[in-house]
Amino acid sequence: MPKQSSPRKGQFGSSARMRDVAKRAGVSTMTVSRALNEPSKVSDEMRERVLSVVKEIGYLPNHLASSLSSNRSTTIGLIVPSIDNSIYTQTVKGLSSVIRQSGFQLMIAESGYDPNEEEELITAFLTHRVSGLVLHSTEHTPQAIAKIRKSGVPVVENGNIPEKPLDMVVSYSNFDAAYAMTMHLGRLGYKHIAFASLYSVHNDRSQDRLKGYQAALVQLGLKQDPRLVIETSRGLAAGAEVVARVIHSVPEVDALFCAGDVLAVGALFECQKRGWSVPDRIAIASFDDVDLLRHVAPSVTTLRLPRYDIGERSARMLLSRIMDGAEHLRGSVVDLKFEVIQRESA
Amino acid sequence: MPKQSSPRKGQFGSSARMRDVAKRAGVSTMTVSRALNEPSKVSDEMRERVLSVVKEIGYLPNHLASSLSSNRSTTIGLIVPSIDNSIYTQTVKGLSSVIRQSGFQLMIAESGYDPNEEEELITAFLTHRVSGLVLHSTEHTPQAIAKIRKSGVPVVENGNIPEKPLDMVVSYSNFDAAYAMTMHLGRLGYKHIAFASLYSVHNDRSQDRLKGYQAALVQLGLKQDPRLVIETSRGLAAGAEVVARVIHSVPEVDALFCAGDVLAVGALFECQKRGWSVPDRIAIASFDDVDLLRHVAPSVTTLRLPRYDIGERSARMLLSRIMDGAEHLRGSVVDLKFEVIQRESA
DNA sequence: TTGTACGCGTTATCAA
DNA sequence: TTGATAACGCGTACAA
Repeated sequence: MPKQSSPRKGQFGSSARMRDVAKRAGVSTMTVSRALNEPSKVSDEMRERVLSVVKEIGYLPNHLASSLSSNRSTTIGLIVPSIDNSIYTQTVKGLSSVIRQSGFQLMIAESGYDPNEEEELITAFLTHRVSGLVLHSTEHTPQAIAKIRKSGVPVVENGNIPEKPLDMVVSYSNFDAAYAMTMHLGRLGYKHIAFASLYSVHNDRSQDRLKGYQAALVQLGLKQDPRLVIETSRGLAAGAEVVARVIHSVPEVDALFCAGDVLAVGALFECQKRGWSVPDRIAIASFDDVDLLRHVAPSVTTLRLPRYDIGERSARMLLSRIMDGAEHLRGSVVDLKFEVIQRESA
Repeated sequence: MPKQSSPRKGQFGSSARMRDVAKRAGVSTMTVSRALNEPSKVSDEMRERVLSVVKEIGYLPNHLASSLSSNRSTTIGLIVPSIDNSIYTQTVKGLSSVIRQSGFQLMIAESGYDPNEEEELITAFLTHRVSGLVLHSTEHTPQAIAKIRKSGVPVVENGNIPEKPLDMVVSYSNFDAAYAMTMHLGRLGYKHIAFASLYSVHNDRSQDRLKGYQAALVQLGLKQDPRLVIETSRGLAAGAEVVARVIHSVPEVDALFCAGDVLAVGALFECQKRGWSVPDRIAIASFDDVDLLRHVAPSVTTLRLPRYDIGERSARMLLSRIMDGAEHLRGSVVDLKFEVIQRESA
């Protein structure tokens, strides 16, 4: 007497299996598998018969099983510092678009700017056997690095150009961008250029922006005044506060470079509230080209960063590695260009 | 002679398996499995021995295998109309936060406001055997609905309160919100209230906002003028254009309710450019309480919607269904409150 | 408390 | 071009 397989618990409804399709079509599961995944390797008649049964019973392949068996997955893990940050969304959109077109799925999580949380997320993604990782941060715990290395999954870092890349990098250089904007201000004749950016703890992007600013000051022959450097949090209110603080400590300040989020807009609003002319009393420059900057009056000088392209390119490189085994891409660093957009505020 | 198992291809490095841990610890794989998943069911000594080996060889469990075997997955699928829309990010953050704490992972994709694309994404998520779905849209193809029903996975819709919920709903009511704001404007004495919103094709949120606006006009005894209703795209420029259009066709307009994105800010900027006083010449109201609205001058009257709460609550309900089998939640509709925030613009 | 046997749904391999 | 068989790595069920 054949063993009766007792039904097993579980949260899924008992969906149709490949075996059910095979039985109904009078073929083996391998033929079903081929009809679905390598249609050309199956005769027209077979393919038709199989596909009609698939449709008829509403069969949905089980990706978990297929990934386990083939040792290939179609998921990619993405870790951003914070999901509610409009800065990243363009990059996510670029990634998402390319990845979807190739039939992959994106698993997204946020690290909250915490390398330890990032490590946990990387671990979680690896247990899910993602076939690639995209990391916005370029600062990682040694354990995270070790786990990634051991796993062998390809990685793209794309928030900055790190000194020691983990693997592939697609980004612009925060150092170069901040340097370029500071030089722009210097060339316009501003002598007391303040620099505001987001807290730089575990944020190498902020750190590099500060270094770029400082390098430009040296190049411009301007003296470095620590009172002109301010770290703050995100948001319009923070931008307003920056103005108040810097004016108070250094009244002769004549330019303010807000290297993060919408600080520049907050700063501009505060200046307007105080009745200060921008850029006559004080010039203002920003970092990312968010739509808003173009529409305020005066419009704000800023940097155009290739956010969407970074996402697209990251995805393409990752997929090349995953699907075509493009090993020559291992370790490549793509430094995408940015642009200074001069407007009315500086 | 025992069969030599030939190595199989695949993209993953040959990571350690549970069997390797078991061998090295001198126990069975079941003990390893229990030590990791149900530590209390294993003696202290065993647990210690197993965990030390796990650490030693850097073993990472294979979630694909465990999900397949247990018929339970730890992924949840989320479909938003567009990733680069700041409106959703708060909801995503709420979802993400709860989901992560429970050890689940979020798969995110964007439908581009297209029900057919949504259907494809739902199908893809089901093949990945997600254990729950979160859908922002409440408009779905019949096939999508059928597939979801058949799969048996719990679903939360959270962009609107639909007439015929698929399963659970956590949202505010777009109808009620638009109604409330229009009533607010009416009570302030405005007689010619224009209504601008985003294109309503495949966007039931926009459609319901319009209906809410119209219902309020009826209640207020104001006549409906089709020239006062404008559909447009997202962005500040669109908001500016709305002002130009409505003023041209209905010069006596005295209030403008911008029910979407940052239209209200674009409209405000345009009014300022034209030297029109807000709210004296024309009042302006917005829909979502984005930070910006509080910081412009005049500050903009708007609705505070429970975006983050929606995400949190959705996640909690979904997880209750998945982990605790809380079947009593099936079909529940949670209508979260919103608030009219009166500021200077209306 | 621990272990044995088997199955989860699919694909790789090799034979027909 | 198709099929039979044995994995893939783990958890369930049950026995010890």
